[in-house]
Amino acid sequence: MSQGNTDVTTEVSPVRQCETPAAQAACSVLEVLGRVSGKWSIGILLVTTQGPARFTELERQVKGISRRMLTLTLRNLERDGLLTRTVYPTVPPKVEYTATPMARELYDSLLALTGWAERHLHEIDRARADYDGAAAPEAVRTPALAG
Amino acid sequence: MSQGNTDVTTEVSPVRQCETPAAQAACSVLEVLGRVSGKWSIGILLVTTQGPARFTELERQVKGISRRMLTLTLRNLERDGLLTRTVYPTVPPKVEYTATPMARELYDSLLALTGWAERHLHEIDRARADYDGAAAPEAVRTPALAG
DNA sequence: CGGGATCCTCCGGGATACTG
DNA sequence: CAGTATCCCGGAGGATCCCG
Repeated sequence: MSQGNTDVTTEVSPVRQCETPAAQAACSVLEVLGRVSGKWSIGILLVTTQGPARFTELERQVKGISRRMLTLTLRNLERDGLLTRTVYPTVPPKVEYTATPMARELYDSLLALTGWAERHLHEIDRARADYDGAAAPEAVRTPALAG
Repeated sequence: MSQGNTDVTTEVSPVRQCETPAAQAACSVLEVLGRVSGKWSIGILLVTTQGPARFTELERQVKGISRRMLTLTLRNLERDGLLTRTVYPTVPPKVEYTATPMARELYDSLLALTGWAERHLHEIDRARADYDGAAAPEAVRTPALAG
């Protein structure tokens, strides 16, 4: 996300499959996912979309994040134009991060995914249990219960 | 994705921030992202959504993917109930993968992200260039051009 | 308070070779 | 044809210390 410059903007994208028209959609999604991926981007986007937030405030609200990753993720979001960073040169430094309109739009789009997730969460869990139950039952063969 | 069991289903999710009501949405999104992340999931979903596809067919269509990652990603998508795997026990083995209705719904939701990406791609690139241009110009100070 | 610099760990994913 | 197994590397992300 930071130490290695993935250089998405300049050269060939990680997926060459953007040739067919239908696959262009996939590439766009991949672009978005690239920006929003990382454990913390969405959490930060969420908080800052509710209103301006300070650094320490974010550190508390996005629970579990380290200072390092908070900084890095904030920098990347700022770089992508999803956050604006406002510095108040007061005696105790004060920095506020705010989501841009573009970020709010993104969050709206993410709600579509949220809807899908909520609708199918149980279905997915069932599918997983089904798959795992059918694949792993080497030692747990207790036919007494099954019959 | 495979070697380490992330165990999303059983224990505390990687983000503890699911306490506030607004943050539940983020957790759902994170769930989806977890399933669809990885370089190849979306590409595979894309192809299989167009119709049943065989292993080697996918290997060709999703250009750049390795046989290993194709297998792994297929297994995970199947496990999540996003793909169905059909084996034809013919002399040369034949396996077909098909997207489930749930996967098709997911793909529709992803189109929202696609739309966002296409609408704001230029804006993001501009923001990046802006950010990079303001941060890195240590040696490239050519005021002759600027003035 | 709001970071930057450094070290280290873990795992996603590529390359390659073998199998039924 | 459709996988499986093994080795290996890069980069995301945590922990810790330091700085203005």
